[in-house]
Amino acid sequence: MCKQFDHNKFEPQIVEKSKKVIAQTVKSNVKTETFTITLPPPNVTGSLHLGHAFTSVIQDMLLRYKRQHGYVTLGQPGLDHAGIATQIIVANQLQDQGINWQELGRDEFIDRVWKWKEQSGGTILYQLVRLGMSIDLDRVRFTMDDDASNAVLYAFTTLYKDGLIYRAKKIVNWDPILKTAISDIEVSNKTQPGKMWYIKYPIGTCDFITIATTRPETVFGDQALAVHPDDERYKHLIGKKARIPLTDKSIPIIADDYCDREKGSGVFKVTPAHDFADFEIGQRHNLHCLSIMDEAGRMNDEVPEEFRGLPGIEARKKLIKVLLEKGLLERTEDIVHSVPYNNRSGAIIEPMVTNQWFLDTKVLAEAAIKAVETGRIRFVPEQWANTYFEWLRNIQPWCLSRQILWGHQIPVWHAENGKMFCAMTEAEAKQQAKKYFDVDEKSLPKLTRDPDVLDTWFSSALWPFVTLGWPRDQTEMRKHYPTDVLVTGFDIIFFWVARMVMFGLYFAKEVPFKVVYINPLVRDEHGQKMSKSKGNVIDPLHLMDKYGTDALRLTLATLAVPGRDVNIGESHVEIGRNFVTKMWNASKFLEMKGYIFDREFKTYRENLIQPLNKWIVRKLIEFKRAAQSALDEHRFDLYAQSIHKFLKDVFCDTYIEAIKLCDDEETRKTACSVFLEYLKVAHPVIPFVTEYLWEKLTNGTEQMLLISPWTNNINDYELKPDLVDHYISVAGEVRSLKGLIGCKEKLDLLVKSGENDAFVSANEHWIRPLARVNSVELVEAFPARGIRFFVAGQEFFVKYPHEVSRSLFDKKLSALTQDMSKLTAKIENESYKKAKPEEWQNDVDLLAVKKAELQKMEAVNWCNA
RNA sequence: GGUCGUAUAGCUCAGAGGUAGAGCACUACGUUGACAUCGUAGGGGUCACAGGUUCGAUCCCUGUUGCGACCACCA
Repeated sequence: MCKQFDHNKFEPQIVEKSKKVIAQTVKSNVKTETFTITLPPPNVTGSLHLGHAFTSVIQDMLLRYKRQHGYVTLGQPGLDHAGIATQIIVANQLQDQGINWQELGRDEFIDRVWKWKEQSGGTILYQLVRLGMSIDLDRVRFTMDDDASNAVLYAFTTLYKDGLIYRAKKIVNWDPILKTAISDIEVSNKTQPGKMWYIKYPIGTCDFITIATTRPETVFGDQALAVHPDDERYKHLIGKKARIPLTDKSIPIIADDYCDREKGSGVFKVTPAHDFADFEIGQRHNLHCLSIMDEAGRMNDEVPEEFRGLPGIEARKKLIKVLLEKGLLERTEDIVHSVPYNNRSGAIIEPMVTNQWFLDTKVLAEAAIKAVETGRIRFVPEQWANTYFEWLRNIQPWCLSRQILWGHQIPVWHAENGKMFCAMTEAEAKQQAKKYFDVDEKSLPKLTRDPDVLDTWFSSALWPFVTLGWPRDQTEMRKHYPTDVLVTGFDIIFFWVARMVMFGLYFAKEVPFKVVYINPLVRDEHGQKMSKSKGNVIDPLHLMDKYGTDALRLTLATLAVPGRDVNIGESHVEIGRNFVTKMWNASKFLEMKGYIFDREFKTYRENLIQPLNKWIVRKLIEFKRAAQSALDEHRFDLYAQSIHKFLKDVFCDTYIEAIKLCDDEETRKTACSVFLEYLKVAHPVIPFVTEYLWEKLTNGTEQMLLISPWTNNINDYELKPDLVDHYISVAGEVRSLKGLIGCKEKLDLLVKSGENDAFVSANEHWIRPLARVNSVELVEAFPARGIRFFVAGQEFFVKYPHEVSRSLFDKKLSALTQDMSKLTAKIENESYKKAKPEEWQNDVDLLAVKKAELQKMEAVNWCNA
């Protein structure tokens, strides 16, 4: 047997072997109950990063756990077409090839995207499988495949018919680089240094009013100046006119409560076409909405000639220069303010007034809020429900349309007279038009399909039920919907989670999932966000190559502490790898001892004679309970911890050390079957090494570990600590003493004869190796030379011919007296005695034991020679 | 401005109303038949600060401070 688990060799073999079994358990398993997770579909452009790996492993632990227990288990895989992200990538590729994508035309461009998708789109799926994701790749769905596309059309037309989708000319967040609208949650604000310019607007012939702005180039779009109605400084100007610098266009000075007297100069320029707040003020005061920029953010023909065609930032520079020359710039102030960006393109967002499609989300949001309030959906950790509520309670209409090419084209056809027909197909739209215009096919006016496509998240919001056949086929819906758990990051609670709930309730009439597990954000070792620019990105594939997939998975699980970001570095994965090796070595020991796998041997149930073997089975049961409840409560960190602890502290450090001299059949069988049962419990987190060892130790006679249920716990098993625990502590104390006196040779342990004599004689064969002593003898009295020690009041003795330093004795003594004084103080507290009489009595007993120990220690000063 | 999270060993982090835990790092010893990707033993903490509840608070409550995230505002 080789030195360690050769992950690079065995992982692919196990993946291959698991395939069929996984596909089978999607369709049928032992039970009729289902367990379903809709995996968040990664971008088709994506490749695996640690964040994916993290969510994926959490989901896979649940899938494997439930699959082992017999559930019909479905982890529904998929890919997202990721409209904007994908379009950017393909456009850049074309550009690199010297092709101007904008000249290709819609159909040709989309064709290119599909080609690219076929070529490299599946990468991430194979990476997920490498990560051990127990999913059936034959079930992979794509948000742009035919069924999904039809579902999107169906959903859109339904919402349109129900009056929830409308088209309107409104101010939206506009990306001048991509030349598309984006939704408000796609905008991220960055705090950065900037300037505040104080500009003088002439009033009459010799007066001025000063406004403050961070975006002077928008002055040409101004429709009014606003002041607070009660502002004594400006009250007299209300109703008068001011003139825009350079153009001399007259605009009214109006009063509006929105004005904050403290900010800037207290005068507020109103530019309805280029600012959200101004847009609303404009509506209130019936102001004209004048756009002064084109779709690329350049100044249009509404501005003085010298500024036309300039990008906003250039226009700003030029304007400031001119204002300065004309003496209209009062002053400039350096400030720090936040600027809206689109992270995808890097563009600074320009608010623009355009025609867009909106979804009225108010009613949908109310239902979604209720679903969580009433507990039909539970957030883990709970506090994320706050984030969810806060957004939904202040929800704005969802801007659905994007002016890009890659995505689901809006199923609305426009007639030249402005009438719109929403239908799933062009033919249906024509039918509607014929009816509306009351004409036949030939004289039907020309219909043009709306060129916009839908926000990618529209199709994502339908994902949990689209992947189950909705709206075409209800068979799988009945079995798997609502799904059980959704695992995702907090950053997409708005983008995805809330919208799935809204659409799920609306279309499928039921919540899409029962639990939302919000997984922590993955950061680097020092708590820094991973980013390409910082160069601190860790590639999970590299970690898998180097340390093995199991090591990575175990590490991620260990770190999955709820409500806290996760810092991960290579050193963490090293620990995982070391643990896998430990497991490997434990199995090597069993092999060397001549383990016996015996199907009929039900160690967990009956017939064990040896206390030590009973003990390890008891420990196994305790461990399984802990592991199971950790998984049930989504405490993957505690689960991983229990996996680690049982193998290392209990199985290796105690049991294996103790049985080194045992050669009986009961022990060999027990050791083997406890280890095998342990493999089952550890399987969900470290599927590869456990599967490998399972097959090896069972000689391939059993079904895969992947579908081996954990053996039921026995409830009547005596789970209280017993004499075995006591003598394990005694052995530990002997080792500790030897360490403290720096003794290397083997000693003899003497036990004073008493009520446990029979137990000691019958069990010395394992106490001896565990304590690392030559012999364990029962004696009536201790000799003069040696070290006395106490465990739970019982007295022991180690023969030791040399002198022992006084300091060791003092150390033990002071630890004991310290314990005692603490205990005494506690016991003397009358209120404690009254409040918790049983606990109080326990402490009294404990103190008595310690007192006895102290007396004995003082009576025989064991350290003097 | 609002909301949420968080503060425990040198580092990364668990934890429970009643004697403070792990891993890494550190110190010493050790290649004895599972394991040097290791073992054995050890050192190391006023559990951020101030109040309150309690017989008892590191744990619960309130406040303060530090750190982080999100939302809003941003003339």
